[in-house]
Amino acid sequence: MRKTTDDITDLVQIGQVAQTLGVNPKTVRYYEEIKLIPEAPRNNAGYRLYDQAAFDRLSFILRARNLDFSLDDIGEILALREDGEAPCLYVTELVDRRISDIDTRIEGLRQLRHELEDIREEARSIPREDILLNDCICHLIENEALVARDPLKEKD
Amino acid sequence: MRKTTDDITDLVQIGQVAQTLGVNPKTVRYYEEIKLIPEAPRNNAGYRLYDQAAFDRLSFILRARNLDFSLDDIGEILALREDGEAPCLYVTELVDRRISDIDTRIEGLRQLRHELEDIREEARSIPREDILLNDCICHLIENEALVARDPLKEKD
DNA sequence: CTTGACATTCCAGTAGATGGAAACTATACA
DNA sequence: TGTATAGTTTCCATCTACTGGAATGTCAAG
Repeated sequence: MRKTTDDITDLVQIGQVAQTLGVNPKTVRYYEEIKLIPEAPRNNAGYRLYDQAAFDRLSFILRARNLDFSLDDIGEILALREDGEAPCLYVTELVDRRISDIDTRIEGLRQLRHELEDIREEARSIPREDILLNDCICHLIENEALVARDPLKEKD
Repeated sequence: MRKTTDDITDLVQIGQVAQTLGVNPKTVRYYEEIKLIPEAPRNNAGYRLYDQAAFDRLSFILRARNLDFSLDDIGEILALREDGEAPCLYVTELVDRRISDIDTRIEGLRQLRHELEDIREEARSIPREDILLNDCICHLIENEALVARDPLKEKD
């Protein structure tokens, strides 16, 4: 007994596809709903059935998601491919943009981490008797550099 | 003519508060809607009016948001303060958790960046004649390590 | 015949806002 | 007095990428 591996008529249900790809079946239905994947054909019971092509497309989508591409971007890529164009050029542009986004994000997180470290330091130096003073909400956050100007404190 | 700066009866409208703090007025209304700030009193026209205390609270919230605290967390902090407790201890715990989250996130981004760099490299080495081959959606993403097992390709 | 594991649809909710529409108010200017 | 402009109000919708839950249907095994 052997499954005819190359037989494209092999069909599997949503649960198996989802489990194999490590996602929630709801995610797969959701992708269909937003037309990222075509409507899956159904069996007599109304269950969705997936063939190799459907599986591959889904698999591609998830791999792209792992690379943090948005569903919109992925849709673009798939659409290009369907028009017979190789989306690779478009993808490299996306990749370049994503890399630059990531650099920005990392820098932002570094900065944020630094500020939080400062707060952590500060926490060790606040006099116990100050901690319950009622003139602020929380020394730790309050003491951070105040950027906003206060419209109620403007003179003249 | 001088504004009596210390007079806490000075009141400003939402637009001025928002502009001064550098946020959208909608954000301020939103915070009221989710009860992060108390309902602002209104003038005859039904316009919201903000006093010093309201401004300070809002300002605190935004500073905490800048530190990437969730609105839920910020609500907790404010609630503690209202109960007369100094939230500093709670805040340090939050801070510790956030720092650890950030480290995780940065590491994830670094990893992601690395993968995207690989794709970028790959893009330079794909033979022009391969680019339009129809057996894949996009070489660049396709060539990435495939993690999922394919249920349609299982033998035996 | 029932139990359990699947599947279906539909509705709602998540976080943190933001956009837009329709209506009202306030102020300045001619 | 009229009107133009700007600010405000409420309400509803939208964004991202799903996920949870309810009510119902299907299927195979024991």
